[in-house]
Amino acid sequence: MLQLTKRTEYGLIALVHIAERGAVDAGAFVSARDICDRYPIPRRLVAEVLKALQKNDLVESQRGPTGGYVLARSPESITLGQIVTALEGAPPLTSCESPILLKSGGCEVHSVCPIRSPVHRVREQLWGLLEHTSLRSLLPPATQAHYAPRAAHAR
Amino acid sequence: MLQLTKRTEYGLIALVHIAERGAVDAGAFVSARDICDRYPIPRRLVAEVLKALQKNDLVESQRGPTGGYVLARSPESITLGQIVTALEGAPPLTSCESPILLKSGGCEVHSVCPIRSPVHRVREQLWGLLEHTSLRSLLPPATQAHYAPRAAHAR
DNA sequence: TGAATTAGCACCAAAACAGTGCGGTATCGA
DNA sequence: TCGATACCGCACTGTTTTGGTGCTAATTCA
Repeated sequence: MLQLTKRTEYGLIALVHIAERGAVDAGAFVSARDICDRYPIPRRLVAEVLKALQKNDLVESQRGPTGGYVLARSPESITLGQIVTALEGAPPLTSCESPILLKSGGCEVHSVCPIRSPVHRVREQLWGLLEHTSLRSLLPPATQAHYAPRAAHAR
Repeated sequence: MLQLTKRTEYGLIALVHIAERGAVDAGAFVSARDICDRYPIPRRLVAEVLKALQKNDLVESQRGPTGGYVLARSPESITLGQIVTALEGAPPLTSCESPILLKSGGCEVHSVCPIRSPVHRVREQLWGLLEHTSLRSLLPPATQAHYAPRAAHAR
């Protein structure tokens, strides 16, 4: 399906929320509880998603009371592509394109597959789109202004 | 998952094959057997996929011996977006965007969802990409030349 | 008539996804 | 020091989607 998973969706909500808080309270950690108090998302899921984002260096975490998460980098430098990759992996558009072709079947058409290279082109364009969409561009205007693109708000 | 289904993949292979045959034998019907003789695709699946494409007016079908499928329109006027829509529906990028919000849960975040409209923008871009990719552009160069864009090969 | 083909129905197995339980570990504040 | 609060990690379950199959009917050509 050409659709983002719920995990990615939750990740986006969380990241936007963290960015918003960060704009007000620079350096403050946002806990998972904060997020699911505001949005009806299972706490467990948020934790799981944030963990994945942390492992991909998109957020930093801090334990203990007053702990939580902060953006590891400026919203300008975090892309939608990175977020999707962190939460879903970087799946090929079709099975033809899988790097490990024959894992569970894979593309048996391989050498005679007529759509491999054209679809590859489309895939490149699609990921280009995701790579050129920054987290900043997903923020509400007010917050967006706070993270001025040139202000080098690298945290 | 941000990935096309196997059905769509098979559909693309089938359409490309039909277009290639059509370039040689204009007006000849291509049977499902022809397709899965050439590519290792379950015959049943091809039939199912082609049926869906037929219902969406992308191919025309003919029963009986010498029967099969032909493109209903010129490859130039068939877009990747139409193919995906025919085989997978037109799924929203995130559940927030579902027209029928609360079908099976849907987006409970609704009014407070901070990512709905920005994600909607991204979705528009993505589908724009698919809508601007024609079947013709997916064909091998030789066949592509046969379906010259201006030649009004509308069959 | 008979063979070849699409059409339509329901059905099954495997995989991915969404969500949960439980216990462990780090950290801050009193 | 103690306890509350928060993240961490593993495994597990139920549901949905996906991929694939069986069988039969309807259509068409030789």
